[in-house]
Amino acid sequence: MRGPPWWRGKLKDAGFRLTLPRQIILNVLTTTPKHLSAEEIFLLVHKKYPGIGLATVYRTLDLLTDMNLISKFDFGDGRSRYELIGRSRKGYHHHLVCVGCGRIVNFSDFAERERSFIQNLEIELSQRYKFKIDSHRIYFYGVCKDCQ
Amino acid sequence: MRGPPWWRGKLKDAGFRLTLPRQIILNVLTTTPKHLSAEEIFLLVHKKYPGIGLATVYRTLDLLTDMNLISKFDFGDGRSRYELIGRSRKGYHHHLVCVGCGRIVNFSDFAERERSFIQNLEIELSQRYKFKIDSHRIYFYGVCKDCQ
DNA sequence: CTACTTGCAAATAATTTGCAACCAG
DNA sequence: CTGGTTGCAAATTATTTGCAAGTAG
Repeated sequence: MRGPPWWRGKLKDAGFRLTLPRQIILNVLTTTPKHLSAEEIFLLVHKKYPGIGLATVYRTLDLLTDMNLISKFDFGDGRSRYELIGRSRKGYHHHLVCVGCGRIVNFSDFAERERSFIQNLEIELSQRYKFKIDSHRIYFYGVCKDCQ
Repeated sequence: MRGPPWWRGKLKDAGFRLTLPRQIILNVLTTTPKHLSAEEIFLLVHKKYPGIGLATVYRTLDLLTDMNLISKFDFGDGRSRYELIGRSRKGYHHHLVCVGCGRIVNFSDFAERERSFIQNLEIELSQRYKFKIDSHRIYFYGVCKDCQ
């Protein structure tokens, strides 16, 4: 954690100010591996800096989503969840969702095999439906060990 | 549309009553191809039978989702959308979402190629993460022709 | 200085729930 | 009959917005 944080330039380059709330929120997102909801993030942020409001958390998450620094997910429990986007191919992954307890596991094990399968598909779909495709998400649903 | 509707037995077998609201709602779902939100369904239902309330629509959609007769989707616009599950393999498909206008296209063109890819994956994921996997969803995101 | 940001409170929007009346079996 | 269902209104939940005050550049 030495030197300026990686997201510093991203914000400035995009013309946004480097404010304390944004820094705290990005810090939480960077140091937490889970799929956090806005409120969970707010709670964590609130511990370090009680002055930051929930609305600011929402606004910042929106901003970061627009900037493509984080991804917004919906796993069907009525609240959105946010996750940092890795800066390399490493950040690429999909999700395995337990329909019992809602637990979510990231996986990226098969990225290699996926590539060719998805690439062909994207080309085909692009042509057939005249869509310019730029991303995809795959979700698997099942029951985790504890819930079986 | 002759004879008893296909879902009649499904409800009775599961021990639920065959009420007018449920019939109207199922009828709307059966005769509409789109990904309808609860409110859109309510509006359509309301035209035929103004007495049916929005809460009943929500309760019925929940019931049908639990019974696995319909699927509940979230395309990120803050409202859930519902779609009938086909009774044969034909109902099997994924979605192409336009990030511009929110338009959603179903596709199932590649079901054959998908099968082997997904099957291997499921086996592997099941073992590695000790999940009993029973379904998956694939979403592609892009820009449709009109929005380009 | 001066926009961009924020905090707070109030406003929205979607969905859920309590409960008395209703009706399918 | 009678318990599953419904309609309505009120309650909840997540998220958004208005606006005066704060602050990064």
